[in-house]
Amino acid sequence: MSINNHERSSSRYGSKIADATVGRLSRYYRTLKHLERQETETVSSEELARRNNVTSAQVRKDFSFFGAFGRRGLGYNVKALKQQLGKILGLDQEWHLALVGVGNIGHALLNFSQFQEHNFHFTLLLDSDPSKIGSKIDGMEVKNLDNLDAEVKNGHVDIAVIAVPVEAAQKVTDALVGAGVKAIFNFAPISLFVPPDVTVRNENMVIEIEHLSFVLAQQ
Amino acid sequence: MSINNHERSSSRYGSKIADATVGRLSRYYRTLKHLERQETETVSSEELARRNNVTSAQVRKDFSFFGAFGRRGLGYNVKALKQQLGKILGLDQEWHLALVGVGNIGHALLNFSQFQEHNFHFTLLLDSDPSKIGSKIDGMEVKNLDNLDAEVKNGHVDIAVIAVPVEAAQKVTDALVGAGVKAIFNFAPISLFVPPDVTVRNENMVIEIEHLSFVLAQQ
DNA sequence: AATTGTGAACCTCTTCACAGCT
DNA sequence: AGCTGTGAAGAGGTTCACAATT
Repeated sequence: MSINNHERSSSRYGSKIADATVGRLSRYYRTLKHLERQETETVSSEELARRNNVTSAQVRKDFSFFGAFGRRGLGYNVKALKQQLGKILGLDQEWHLALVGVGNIGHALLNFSQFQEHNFHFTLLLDSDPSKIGSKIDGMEVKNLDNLDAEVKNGHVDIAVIAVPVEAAQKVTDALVGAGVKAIFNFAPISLFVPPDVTVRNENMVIEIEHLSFVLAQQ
Repeated sequence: MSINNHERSSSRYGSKIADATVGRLSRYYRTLKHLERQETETVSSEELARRNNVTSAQVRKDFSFFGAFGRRGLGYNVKALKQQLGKILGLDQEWHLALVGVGNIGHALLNFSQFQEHNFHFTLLLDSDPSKIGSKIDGMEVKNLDNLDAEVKNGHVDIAVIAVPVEAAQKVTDALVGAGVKAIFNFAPISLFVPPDVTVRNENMVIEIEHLSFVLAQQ
């Protein structure tokens, strides 16, 4: 789950698309990739629903915000639908990531091959630790956090990944926003304040595991 | 965000508590810890709301499902509220985790100190790779995945963490459910099928980053 | 006959607004 | 006077049900 404090705003597709819808589109996309690999040609909303634990009406409604991709009576063409959803999700282009904070979590993210496989590439590493600055990771030099503004502006950064200690997170966020970053993936366990045109997604594993703890404590 | 296919069911607090409410309770708890460290004695719903990007009515409504913790005109006692929320979230007890799959993600999770700090302890490691079985990590022996049932039953496992490749995830889930596990933290990018009395929380970083990609692609 | 696309109904979650305490 | 606790109203998201299409 994710909190994000940007306002509802009009976009390419009229009114704001629900967060839950976007998340499901990603899941459908994953299912379509799987079906494509096993050379399935068409798929119904019923089948997509079954594989993702939702209703078929939900699947069709999710698609309907973006257009009409199926053929009545026949279903959806797997290849075509995958391509359409990929375009909607922006997966038809490469995205440049800046990693802010090359500690424990930062290193794990650099090793997390699924980002690379999905067109998300780290192209800038920043840290404030003098013992790290100047060192190389995967052929990339760790840059000084103090130069964030210049490095981000030069580096064509699309998405900034915040993996610094919680005390530094808001300060880093302000600097990123000042440098023009519009998308932030936040691993610090804190709610970040950003202007309405900046989107934040939060990854907080402790909150997720506490949810399980909550459920167990009820029983 | 997390999909989970268990039914609404009655619990200690009557009707099902919304997932979003549980997530916010974790965030309030974190805020209260912070306030406690800086020796703040009382806090208002307004202040908790401000620090978590929600409305004060939301904060009070969230609490109201569990009881009345504040004093009208005065606010909430930080220490007492933290203790109450901790109990609701099950953070007053230790939880035993089984890690299934000691690969890249698995290792990162073992190194993720925040779990230990929050009373979540790995006590069982399982893998199917013969070169890993029998090796020790942090003094713990990696056990054979084939013996999952016996190991889980002996090990007092509260929560199973699934960090195996996507192809193996459902099979592992079925085995865990068979062994009596009621709470699963799933890192495989797939929707798991479980009976109604088992809760699954999904951590899927690719879906989160694709959400950012979606937003950028709209602009 | 099968399956999509979608307005309307339904359900859930959030916010409002104010009575009730301190 | 200040702030909580909560029923009622409002907003948002999901499911129903059926006309439209292949």
